Amino acid sequence: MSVTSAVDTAVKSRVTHDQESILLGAVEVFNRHGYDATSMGLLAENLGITKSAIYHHVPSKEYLLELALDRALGGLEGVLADPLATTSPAVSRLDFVLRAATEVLTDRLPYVTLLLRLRGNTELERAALERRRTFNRAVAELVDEAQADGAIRSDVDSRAITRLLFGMINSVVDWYRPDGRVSAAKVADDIVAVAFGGIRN
Amino acid sequence: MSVTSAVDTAVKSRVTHDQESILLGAVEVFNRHGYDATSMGLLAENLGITKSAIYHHVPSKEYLLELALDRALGGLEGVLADPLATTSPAVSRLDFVLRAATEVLTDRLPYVTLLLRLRGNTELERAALERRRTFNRAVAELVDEAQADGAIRSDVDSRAITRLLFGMINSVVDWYRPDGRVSAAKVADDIVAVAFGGIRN
DNA sequence: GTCTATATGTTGATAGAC
DNA sequence: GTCTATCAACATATAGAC
Repeated sequence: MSVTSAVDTAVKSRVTHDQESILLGAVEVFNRHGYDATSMGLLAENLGITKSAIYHHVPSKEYLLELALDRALGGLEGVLADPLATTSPAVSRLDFVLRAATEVLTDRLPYVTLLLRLRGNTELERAALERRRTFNRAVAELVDEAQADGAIRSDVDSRAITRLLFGMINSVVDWYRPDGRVSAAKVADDIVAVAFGGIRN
Repeated sequence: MSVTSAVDTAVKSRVTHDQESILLGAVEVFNRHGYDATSMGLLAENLGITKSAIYHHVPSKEYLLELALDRALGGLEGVLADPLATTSPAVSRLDFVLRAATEVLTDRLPYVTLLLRLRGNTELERAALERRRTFNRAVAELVDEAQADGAIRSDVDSRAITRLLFGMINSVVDWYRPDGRVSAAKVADDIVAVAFGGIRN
């Protein structure tokens, strides 16, 4: 997005968009109002252009969702592709994956936020949720292996543990703000500390 | 809701609703499609009546949301009113509140699910989120006290701990199903076990 | 790259009959 | 307690001018 004015100062008078700036603004509004509740009119208002101008850059509202979800899922899938995610022992790989997944959430916050709030009511949403489930399953297998190694507790079902781990990690989108006092690295440290050690002294 | 037929058998031929059955059906559809994305037409279709019939029982779509949120928040606020939530030491009260909050989630699952997915875009939603925040703050104070007592770790900020605890508890609405293999009591046990002890052996 | 104008359908809600 | 019929507002998306 470029901002221009008569003498090219910081005065915001007119905006010109490309697909990237449309996407960025759209995802922000999607997250504030919910994807379904966001009308193209509201989106246009927030971008400072008309509805028609949006359709010059993207063919539909759903295409914007598709682009956003791809960024979120691409980030998560990238975690599993890292060499550190495939080097034993399992508990070390689990530690890495929890940290890396948390980093993806903080780095790509608006895109992952959108992903985590999907319902699965359209084909596109169902496909995205299936990719997310595949990622979750891979982590569940790590938990299983770590249990088999005796590295983590086995008195709680591996699926239950996986769900609670993601409960903590995914909650990041509900309270982390990139401009806040807490750094992204500290968030990952806290999550791993509480996940592995618990809160009891 | 009553189901009647010519000879009063189990054959479903015609449904008659009251406000309670409207609410129950509405919350189910709200959770499946999202509150905003649920039209009165879709709601009517799911209830087996027309839009107009719904308006005989409730004045608006938002009123249904209000009823639902009150049940969720009433349950959570009831947790803090319990004598066990006000008896020292802090770490015992925290244990109780985590269990009791989890029970509220499983007992009133559809209502709390709706609450946890709010955005805060209307006055009603903002009021509900404020009540939720008040509950969260009370738990954060318990965490603070337990840290002061030396009962739980102090190397992680009390607000961070509170957020992660709620991350685990609130994730329940994303995976717990009352008809499933896992009992509600087991869910609370697992959450408390992982929260206090962590997963590392 | 953005605009105005418009097509076509859906929305929440109401009036009044049975 | 439910229905049909209706409304004004708003939805996504397109056509064509600048």
